[in-house]
Amino acid sequence: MGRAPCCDKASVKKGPWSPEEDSKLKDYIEKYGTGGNWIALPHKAGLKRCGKSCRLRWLNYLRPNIKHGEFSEEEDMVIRNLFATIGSRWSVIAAQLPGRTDNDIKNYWNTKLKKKLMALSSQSQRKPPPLPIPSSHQTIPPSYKDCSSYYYTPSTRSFEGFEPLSTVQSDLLNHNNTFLATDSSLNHTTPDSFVSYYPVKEKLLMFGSEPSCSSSDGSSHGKEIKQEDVSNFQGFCAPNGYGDNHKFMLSYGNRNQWAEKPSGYHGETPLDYDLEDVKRLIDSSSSNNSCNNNNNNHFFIDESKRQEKVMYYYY
DNA sequence: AAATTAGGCAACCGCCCATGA
DNA sequence: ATCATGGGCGGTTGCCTAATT
Repeated sequence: MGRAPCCDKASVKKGPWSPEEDSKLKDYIEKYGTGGNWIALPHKAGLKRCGKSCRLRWLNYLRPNIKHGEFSEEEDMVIRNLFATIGSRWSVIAAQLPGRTDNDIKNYWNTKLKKKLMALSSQSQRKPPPLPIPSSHQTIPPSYKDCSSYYYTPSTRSFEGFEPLSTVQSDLLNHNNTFLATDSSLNHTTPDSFVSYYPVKEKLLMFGSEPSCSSSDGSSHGKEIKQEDVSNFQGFCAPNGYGDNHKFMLSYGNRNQWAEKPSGYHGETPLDYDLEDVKRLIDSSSSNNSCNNNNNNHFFIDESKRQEKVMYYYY
């Protein structure tokens, strides 16, 4: 037996919201709040709608400071970078773009951004770009796969043209054993809009970018770090000259967050930390963050989903 | 001008997870 | 520890409008 439906589907109205319904919902929430119970809200507000429908309407359309319309270049960049990092975690991405909803971003990705990137991808297939190597990069680890021609397909939740890591053939690697990702938006000049990224150890998560701000619900996800977490701890950052070199992504266990890059660190190789180092980095990251409406600025990435969706950053 | 096609977006569906009883 | 419930999320659908034939 399946679970009971959240509302009586026969008696609730579906389809587009009328202005009257909008104003009823808006007025009610502005007066009384949601009361932490969306299921009961429509009845109290005099609406013949499913609670989930009310929630969606409020979050995506009625709540204050919602931004509609064209996405800026900056927003575009944030979406692309985060998508490459965490996949289709629209709510997490939306949390980095004030005023934007996950639905908005999802639609934007599916209708425009994806096509834009696919166009770039097909360009790159016609003419393989030269491979820029940052001068400061000492040793490029072997076995990085050239992923420049792959693109993500949400319907199949996979990257077109991608194959399991275990079957990556050496002849698929590019001639410098570097790793490529399409990104025309970062502030650097590399031929054909390409930038090199260098995986660290087994997992790559790094982009020059602003630190994460908060989750959309304003919740805090902080958790004490244990010594066993530290054994899995890794740090990543962009090669010199790419993106924002000041930030550094920490990854420990299934958690990731931005932190200040340790002073004096300019390479792309893994850093070894002990427990105190990790705590110090995370503390400084939290206290330096400009988004103060939250207890901390952590966002966490489900490891299984990350592996599934960000495979092309692995080697 | 009418019909058809494509694109964009709001809304729905159903699954998963967190929480509280 | 288990179960029921609601919230949250990503994927998908379907309607509306604009563009094209």
